[in-house]
Amino acid sequence: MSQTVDRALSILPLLARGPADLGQVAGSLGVHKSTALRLLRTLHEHGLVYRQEDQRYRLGARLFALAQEAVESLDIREIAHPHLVRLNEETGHTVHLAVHEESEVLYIDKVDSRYPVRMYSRVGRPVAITVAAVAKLLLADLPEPERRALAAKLDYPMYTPRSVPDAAAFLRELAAVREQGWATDLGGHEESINCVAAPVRGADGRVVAAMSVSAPNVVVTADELLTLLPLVRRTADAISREYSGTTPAKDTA
Amino acid sequence: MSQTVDRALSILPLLARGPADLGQVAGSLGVHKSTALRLLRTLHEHGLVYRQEDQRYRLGARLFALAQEAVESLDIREIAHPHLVRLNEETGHTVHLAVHEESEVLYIDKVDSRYPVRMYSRVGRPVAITVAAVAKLLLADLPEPERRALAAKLDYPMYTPRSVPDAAAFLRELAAVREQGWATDLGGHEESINCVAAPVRGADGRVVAAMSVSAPNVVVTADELLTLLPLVRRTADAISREYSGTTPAKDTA
DNA sequence: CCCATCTGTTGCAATATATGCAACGGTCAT
DNA sequence: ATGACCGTTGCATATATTGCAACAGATGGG
Repeated sequence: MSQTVDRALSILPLLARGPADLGQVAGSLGVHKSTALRLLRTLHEHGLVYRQEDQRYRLGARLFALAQEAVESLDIREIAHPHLVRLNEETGHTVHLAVHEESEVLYIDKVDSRYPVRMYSRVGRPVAITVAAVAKLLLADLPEPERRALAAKLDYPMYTPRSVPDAAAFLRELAAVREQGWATDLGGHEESINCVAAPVRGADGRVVAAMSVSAPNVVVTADELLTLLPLVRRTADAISREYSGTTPAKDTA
Repeated sequence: MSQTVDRALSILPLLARGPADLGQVAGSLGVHKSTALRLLRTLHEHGLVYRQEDQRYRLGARLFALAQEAVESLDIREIAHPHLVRLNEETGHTVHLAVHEESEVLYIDKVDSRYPVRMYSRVGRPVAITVAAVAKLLLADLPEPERRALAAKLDYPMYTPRSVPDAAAFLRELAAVREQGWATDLGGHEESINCVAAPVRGADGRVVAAMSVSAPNVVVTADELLTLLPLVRRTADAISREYSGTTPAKDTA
């Protein structure tokens, strides 16, 4: 909507893939070098872009700081964190908290397994939206039309043979999840990893976040993991209660 | 340098302090509501800003993704990480990796203590630059004039009675650190926490990062922590060698 | 050693682009 | 029902952005 800002912001994802020099930036934007220079300077002043010694540009420090502040101002996260820690202590497995935003689902908190098994996930990273248990819960709660629209425009990568294959299957799965009030991912993202998840609800009953417990087959079987379901649900409910109760509407400014 | 972009980017730190509605944003920028609207829309299209259900704006998801990609594209971090993990396993203490950028020093990686003691630090967060051991190492390596200029414009908050009080003391400390090739922070940031740090150097000998081991008094005394110095230095040197050796200059594009 | 080349930088004129205004539409509370 | 409030849109104006061309500094080859 604003050409100048649009161009400037297009630089960021470009630099996210690695440092680039002025010419490359100008080329990618399809603008004159001098224009790119001025945009980069403005980004630089705001700390979003950093100029390394070889004159090339890379993403800057303020970006981290902003992301930090943003994630910390999500109050669900603060409320939920101690519960995640406790669940992790009780089960020993990796615990995730995720929210839905726009057409993505992303992890906003994580407590790592005590077992020396690494899962590839990271706070701030988008979730495999078509298969993750937390994603199913968050999307299942969307109003019907939105759900259909979103399901239609998603890609359905077959991470494993058990991945959800297409929009129709996904919508069926969401309907089932919506009914039962919890969700699983049994090897749909990574062959040997299973998850069980439960929703966190706001005062109005809408799903505001979802939490999951994940563990690889080598540690516990899917059936064993499912025995944790009541505990996961109780934890999610505890978070829901606390979140609904407090909700301090900060309106100072 | 570019007014439009400048205004648009000024919105980000504003929203970092919590959600705001259109009027508040326009007010803070000193522009007409319609102008603010269009800027916000552009930010929104790029995913940097998210509009929550109550119509207010908050920082958006792509910001996390960008910060992630940025931090992951730092190859020092990738090389160093396994070394940090090992050092953590050997000592049991919290291990940090930090780099210098612009007039900040920031943590780019961290492996938490196995002891149940929490330190307040976070990947991406700026370091207490006047007292942290890693900061001393990174700044000590700057060319003389830059070092003086930076020291002069810093603030010297007295976190504790042992904090570095002013620019003169700081420069003396940096000179000492430069000589000895390692640094400490003995209760200069938090009364009961000590750190020892060692530099990671590039092929040209310049300090490109610094790593530290931190532990509270209640776990080990400062003297005991200092006995780890040789181990910390060996680890840092190992990272330096690996970093200097490989340095894959990616020039594909 | 000098010249050619490449990248980043600045001043300037032209015009495309962002801006503020005013009017509209929706929502909520009175 | 009515008024106030907030977000939204079209439009004319003028301002801020753009590309150009010329410059500067570094790099490398002849």
